[in-house]
Amino acid sequence: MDEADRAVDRLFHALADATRRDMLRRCVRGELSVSRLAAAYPMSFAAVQKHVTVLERAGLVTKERRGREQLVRTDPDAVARARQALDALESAWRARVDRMSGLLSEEEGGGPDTG
Amino acid sequence: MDEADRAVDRLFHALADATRRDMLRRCVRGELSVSRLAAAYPMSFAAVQKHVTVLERAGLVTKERRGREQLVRTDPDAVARARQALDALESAWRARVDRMSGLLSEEEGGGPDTG
DNA sequence: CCCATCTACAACCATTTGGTTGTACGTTAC
DNA sequence: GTAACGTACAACCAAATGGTTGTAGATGGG
Repeated sequence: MDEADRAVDRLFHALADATRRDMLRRCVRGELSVSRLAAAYPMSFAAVQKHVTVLERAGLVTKERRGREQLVRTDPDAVARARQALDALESAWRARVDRMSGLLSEEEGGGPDTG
Repeated sequence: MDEADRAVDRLFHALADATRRDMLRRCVRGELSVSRLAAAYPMSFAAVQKHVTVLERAGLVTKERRGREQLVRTDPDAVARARQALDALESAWRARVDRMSGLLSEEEGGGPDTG
């Protein structure tokens, strides 16, 4: 499997968890330290650390050290990348709709092997 | 957790697998029976069945019986739903960018509690 | 009817995931 | 220097994931 495929895997996997999506929303409103972030969830600090790691490996956030804290901030380009992955799928949808529109302009009772 | 959250979970989880994304692309080009679909992958029929089930529970495809075959077809609204989920996240990004633009118009050395 | 095909589903297995606790290490404050 | 804070990381565990095989139920053709 291609590395690009794996990147899309990581991206969608990171988004497929309500806790992580919530973390993204919180970090968008201003960068937060990991422990500050952890205080918002009913789970251990280590669990939050793991979620942040998943977001980081997906390229959705970056960590920046400031003193003893580690600030988590969202990457504005990340959602654009997710959108591109969706676009790649949606373009196939559109092509199909286009083809169906084309068929409507042609004569009926046509090709039996359209598949 | 909300049911809407769980729906988004299922949606992104279904998209977080290269095999399933490939299945979507194949089905977009024309509805396929499960066994025809299965012939395209180096895994057992049962494994393909499970992938189709994941796509179905995410609302990305629907199955329709024709004779002894089960035709798999993509749901055109599904990608739109995924896009909406991304939009909900991206709107927060945009709001932040907006606010930063606003700050640039204001005087410098301003608020220390912007977070 | 009998057989081949397509599908459904259960049982099982290895790996990953999402959580826990515990320990160690760097940084800040006193 | 010491205590408290913030982080990193390992070990461990239950549950989910992704795969397998096997069995059984519908459906269509000769």
